This record gives sequence, structure tokens and C-alpha cells, in this order.
Amino acid sequence: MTDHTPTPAACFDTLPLDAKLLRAVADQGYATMTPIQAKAIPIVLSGRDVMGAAQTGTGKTAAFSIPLLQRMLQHENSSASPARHPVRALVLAPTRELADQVANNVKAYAKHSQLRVACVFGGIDIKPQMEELRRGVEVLIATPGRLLDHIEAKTAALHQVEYVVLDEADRMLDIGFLPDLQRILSYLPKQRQTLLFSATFSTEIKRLAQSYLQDPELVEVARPNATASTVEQRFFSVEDDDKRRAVQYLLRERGITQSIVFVNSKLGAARLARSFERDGLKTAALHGDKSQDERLKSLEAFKRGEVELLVATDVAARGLDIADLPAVFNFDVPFNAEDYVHRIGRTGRAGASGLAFTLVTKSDARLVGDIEKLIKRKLDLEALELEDDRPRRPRSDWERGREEPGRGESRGERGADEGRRAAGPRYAPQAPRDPFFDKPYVAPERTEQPAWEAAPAPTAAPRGATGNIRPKKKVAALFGAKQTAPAAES
DNA sequence: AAAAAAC
Repeated sequence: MTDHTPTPAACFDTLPLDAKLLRAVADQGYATMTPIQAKAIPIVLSGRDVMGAAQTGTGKTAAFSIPLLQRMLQHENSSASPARHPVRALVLAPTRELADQVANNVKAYAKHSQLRVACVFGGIDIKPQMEELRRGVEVLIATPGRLLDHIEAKTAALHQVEYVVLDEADRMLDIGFLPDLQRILSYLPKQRQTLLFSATFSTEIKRLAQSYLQDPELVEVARPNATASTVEQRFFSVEDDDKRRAVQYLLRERGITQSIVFVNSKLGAARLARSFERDGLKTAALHGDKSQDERLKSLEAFKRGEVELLVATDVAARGLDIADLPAVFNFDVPFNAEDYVHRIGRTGRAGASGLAFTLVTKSDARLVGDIEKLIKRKLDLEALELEDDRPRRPRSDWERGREEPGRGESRGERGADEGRRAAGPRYAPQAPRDPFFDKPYVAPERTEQPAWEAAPAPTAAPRGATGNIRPKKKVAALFGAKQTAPAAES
């Protein structure tokens, strides 16, 4: 008896796809389908509505855009009015960056066809978008607000839409886009194919699907709340004041060339980015208080490898696809456990391995408990013992402001901590001793084998060797007995 | 506690 060998992944060229699409897929370097593609593409080709649960980074965009393009190509010549080109496919996404990214993917798949793909979102001049729409667009990717602007300005005619995709639908509901979605969908023909993708199937999502999808087929590849097994998740107990140093320590310790540092507030992101920049790290910020132009520039610089750290709010948590991103930091524990899953989903994409480091302070105990419940895993906290041999700049006024008496609860603890710090001048400016801080930042080379894979393997993490990371403790042990009873109270 | 989106 032969034991069952894994079934070989199906290739795109086994699908009944137009040669133009197959060529575009091959141009992208894809041969085999991901699980969601293998499941969803035939269903979409059959014309059925789809309700898809797929983690980001699973090839979701290709899973819906390739079969939709195929269906559009099949009917390319049957267009009633060849002179005019109404929007035939509409894709809605929750954030501007996501819309832009989806559009770039769809454009790549459509590049050998005559189908025109455009993207509209807010924060940038509407006039070029109007001009592009006026010239004619078959596939439109949009964020809801700006699309409504175009509808009102009568620059987007949606009365001929045949295909609709609601991407990251749960996020769109979170943001409060439901009224906008309802309005947009009311402009569309009832006779259409609708695809809905969501990380979770909450009651709200189910209700949305019930209203706007017809007899949808459920496509589920990974448990919606599962985290990629290829991501090494570590939780470090730190104090607020040590977070920045902890990040820099871990970057060095694990040889991380690039990472996203997630924070909970826009202001926090701006400040932290400035601090890292002052520390000599090539840093960019990405949050909703930046102009759209700056946001796109930050993201592009990061994707090109010119920027080492991207300090971001949850605007970057979902869906963004950054190739070979070795690590993600949760500088702040996210308020919603679900966002934790999305944040760490930026790394370890497409089967690559990744690191997800979360910095936990005492006040985060409850949030960590929420994460434990969501990912159904017991989490261990590790203590970082940061040596005080790092060159430090004087703290900013803001940082000093944080030490006002009466803020935070860790006054007592801090006394002992200050004693330890007294061993070395913590903030005294001095010449950098560490080559890490000396050498100018060099953009990491994009190679087949990412540089970080050469870094110490997860199991060979030099914790013991350096003695800088103390053994793991149960969350409960660090935060008191409250955490031991995960059962919902009251 | 906050973030995301239209002006």
C-alpha cells in the first residue's frame, strides 16, 4: 500500500481560461493555484454567488479577479453598445491602500486583454478619476465614499454592473460603511453575480449576505480566525518606556531587515516614527492623519525596501501584501483581538515564515487574554532584560511628560527598575558603540531567499545564549490570578 | 482607550 502522497496542486493551465489570462498569470510567475483559488475559481466561473472566508495572503484577489475577467472576456463582443463602455465589474474595499493594491493585481491579470481597469478612492484629486471614468472603464475598484461622490457627480454609471465583489466585508462594516454599501448596491442591477469576502462570518455579515447575495456557495479554506502556522508568535513583557528599545533589540537579535510596527493611535504612530528616525532607523509612517500622497509614498518606499520600519496604525492591518516581510511588531497590543490576527497576517505570507512580536505592558493583560481566546492558544509571556549599553538620546519632552507622577500603575515597580538602570547612564548621549547603529542603512536585497531566513531559526533563538530573554511565564503568572479563569464572567 | 472613509 502506498501511503497517500499529497495531491499535487492544480495548475492554472488546467482551467478553461482565455489564453490572455493564462499568459498574464504566467507573467506573474504563478503556476499552481492556492487552496482558495482552486476552490473558488470554478464556482465563480459557473456564475454562482460566493461567500468566501479566506485569510489574506492566500491569493484571494486572484481567486475572484481571474474568473471574473474570464467571464467578462467571454461576453466581450456581445456588448450592447460598443462605443460606450459601462462599468461591468465593481470591487469595493475598505481602505484606500487596499483598493490600490487590488487594482494593481487586477491590472496585471487584465494586461493582455482590452479590459480597462481603474481605481478610485478619496484623499486625492477627483478630476483625473472623472476623466478616466469618462473615457471608459470595464473594471472599477473603489472605496465606498469616493464611489458615491462619482455616482452623485454622474461620472460612474453603474447600471450595467454584472459583477460585484465586496472585499474585506467585515472591515467595511466595522468602519460603518453599511449605509454607503446599501446605497451603492441599490444602484446596481438585481441581475448580477456577487462575491463577498470576509475574515469572519458574524451575524452582521450573514445578514448582509442574505440581503445581497443569491444562494451563495460557501468557500472556506482556513479557519477564519486561525493564524498562519508559519508565523512565530512571541509575547514580551515590557514597560512602556522600554518598548522602543525592545524593538531595536529584537531587530538586531533576530537579524530582521524590515518590519511593520503597529501602534494603536495615529498620534502615537507619528511620534514613534520620528523617534525611530532619530535613532537612525530608516522609518516611514502610515496612518490616517497623513495625506494620501504621503501614505502611498510611505508604502511604496517600504515595498521597495528603502524603508526599514513602517510605523502604522490599523489602516495597514488588513490585506496589505508586502512580499517577504520578515516580521511584524505589535508595539501596542491591539484593542480588538481580531486585529491582532490581521496584523500578524502581514508576515508569513504565501507559506513563507515570519515573526510576530508583541510588546505587552501590565495594562494589556485583558487584551492578551482576548487574543488567547480568539486564537485558542495559551500564550506565554517572556521578559526582556534589556542591557543598558545602548546609546540613548535624551528623551523628548513628550517622553518626559509620560513620567508625570500619577500616570500608570507601575510606580512601585519602577523604583527597583531605576536602580538597575543606574548601573549605566541610560539617556546620556554618547558615541554609538554598536556597529548596528554605526553602519548606514542599506536597503535589503530582494533575493529568492530572504535575508532573514538566514537569521537564527526560531528553535535556535539565542535566548539562553545571551541571557537577555528570561524564560516564559504564563500570562496569568505575570498578571495575577484573574487571567486563569478564561470563562466569561457576568 | 482607536482606527478605518467623502468633501
